[in-house]
Amino acid sequence: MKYSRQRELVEQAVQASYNHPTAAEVYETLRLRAPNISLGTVYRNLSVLSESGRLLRLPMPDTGDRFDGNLAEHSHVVCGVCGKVWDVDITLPEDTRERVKNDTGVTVSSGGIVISGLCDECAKL
Amino acid sequence: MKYSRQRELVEQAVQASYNHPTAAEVYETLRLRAPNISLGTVYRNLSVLSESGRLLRLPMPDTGDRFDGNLAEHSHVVCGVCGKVWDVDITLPEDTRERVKNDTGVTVSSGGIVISGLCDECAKL
DNA sequence: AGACATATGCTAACAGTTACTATTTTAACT
DNA sequence: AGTTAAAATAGTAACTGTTAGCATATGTCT
Repeated sequence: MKYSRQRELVEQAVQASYNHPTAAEVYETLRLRAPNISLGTVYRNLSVLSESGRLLRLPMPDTGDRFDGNLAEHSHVVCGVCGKVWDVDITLPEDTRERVKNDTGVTVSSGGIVISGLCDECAKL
Repeated sequence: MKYSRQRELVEQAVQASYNHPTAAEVYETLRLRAPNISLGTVYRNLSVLSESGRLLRLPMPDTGDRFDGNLAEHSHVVCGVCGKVWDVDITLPEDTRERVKNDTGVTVSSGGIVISGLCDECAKL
């Protein structure tokens, strides 16, 4: 993998954000500093950075995947209406990963546990 | 809510399926019996049936939402590559819903806990 | 500096889903 | 049964998040 200015900017933008940004949010942020960065480049780099383990891809239902610079093991809660994401420190039973692996053959990925619901704000509407 | 033949077909199709079908899969199934049912109708009815609690919407990352006629509390595991879904009987700590509610304000929905990973088959490729 | 691989920006394409609209179907009331 | 109003339908077009294709530009190695 070759160095590129754009890739560095993408990585920094995610790491500097506390919002679990989407690709579009990263793009909007970066346009201020690199006005002609391309959305495709943002997507491509978010993908390669996730695949190489430098970022975490949070596969989100309905609202577009989000990215996380915090590589420590943790889970996420998402509001299915507004798409907002919270970190949550849920301690799944010790053997959950093994049980899933045995029962289904699926290897659970980092950040792979997503809990969906409806947030207070959206419930009011 | 007024009765409609199409809505009944949609509900039956999901309940009769053990595959957690997507909207498109329900549509393809129903076309055999109701050749000019519309995809929009399938989507609309899956939504209203989920909202009224007669089906469960499983918010799935990346692969399109799935629907479940089994209303009993259970969680799901999904392969992020092929999109296949398994039921899994994970007992989250008793207070998980309350903890999430207190920490984030999010009310966890039924079927809202989704664990993503990579299945054996896809790992081979 | 020269050469080659890789990355970029741009545009077009694609999948899943929702919105729109004219027509049809259901349900309630004569 | 016939009338009417609300709600649902089929079909199409539009919208969003994402990926692909291609000509140009940039990073790396000698």
